[in-house]
Amino acid sequence: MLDRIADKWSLLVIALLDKRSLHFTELRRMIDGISQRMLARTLRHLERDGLVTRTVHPTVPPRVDYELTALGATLHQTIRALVTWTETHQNDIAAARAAYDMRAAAEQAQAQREAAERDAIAREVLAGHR
Amino acid sequence: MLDRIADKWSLLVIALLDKRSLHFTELRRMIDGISQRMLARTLRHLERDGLVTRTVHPTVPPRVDYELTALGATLHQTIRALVTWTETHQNDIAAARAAYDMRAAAEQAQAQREAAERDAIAREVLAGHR
DNA sequence: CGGTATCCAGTCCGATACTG
DNA sequence: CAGTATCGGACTGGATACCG
Repeated sequence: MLDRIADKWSLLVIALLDKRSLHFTELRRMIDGISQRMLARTLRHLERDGLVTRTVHPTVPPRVDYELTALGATLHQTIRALVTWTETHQNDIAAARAAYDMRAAAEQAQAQREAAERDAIAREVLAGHR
Repeated sequence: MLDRIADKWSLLVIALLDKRSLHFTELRRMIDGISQRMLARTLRHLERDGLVTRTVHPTVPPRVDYELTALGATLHQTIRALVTWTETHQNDIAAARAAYDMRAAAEQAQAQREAAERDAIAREVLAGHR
């Protein structure tokens, strides 16, 4: 349940559809990095969950409108808050990650120094036994 | 970025840690269905992103406290809204899914009937040629 | 345009075993 | 208690090809 809506692509699609209904290719262009397969999949899921409607216009070339349902619209407030949060705090997170990775690297280096030291001591002991 | 925090387990962990700091096993017990592996993974990610602090108490038996950082706390409002939304609308979604699956089954059945009819017609035509 | 079908590599994740 | 290591199966997701 949570994993369906708390999913990268679904969040983006819902955020985009709030302004107005969109066609398949419009969504595809607006969402950077999504594959045709994933967009189709995501839209089917959202449709199944009653969050978006899919209306086919039998014209040539064919057009399909995707639109938020009333239920989907209620989600938008929440989604928007989440997306906004990530946008405003992405610098903080990037900094935290950099700091964490520094610490991790330092600890690893320290552990290696200690291991080398233990190794040196062990060699000395062995030399003494000979 | 979004996928890290918009992830099932992360959301639940943050929601739980808002009340008070918790130990590893407390979280494990409170989050139904999470494996030891996923909890450890999730906590390390959250720690790396600066959302959670990890403090080790070198006692016997060892204890580790997990606590929301200030940054993590700012996320809680948003998370809470999302979790609440899923709780209040899970019935709507279940209904929508049931309806969708019914429609899909009906369409499939209809397609099969039509195929059978085409087949019957084709057989008649072939019989006429003989 | 708006998809579906298929294949395949990469990733996720649970189960299990082991450690300090 | 609080993890890490490893392994195998499920799932994800991209690339490609084809259809109405």
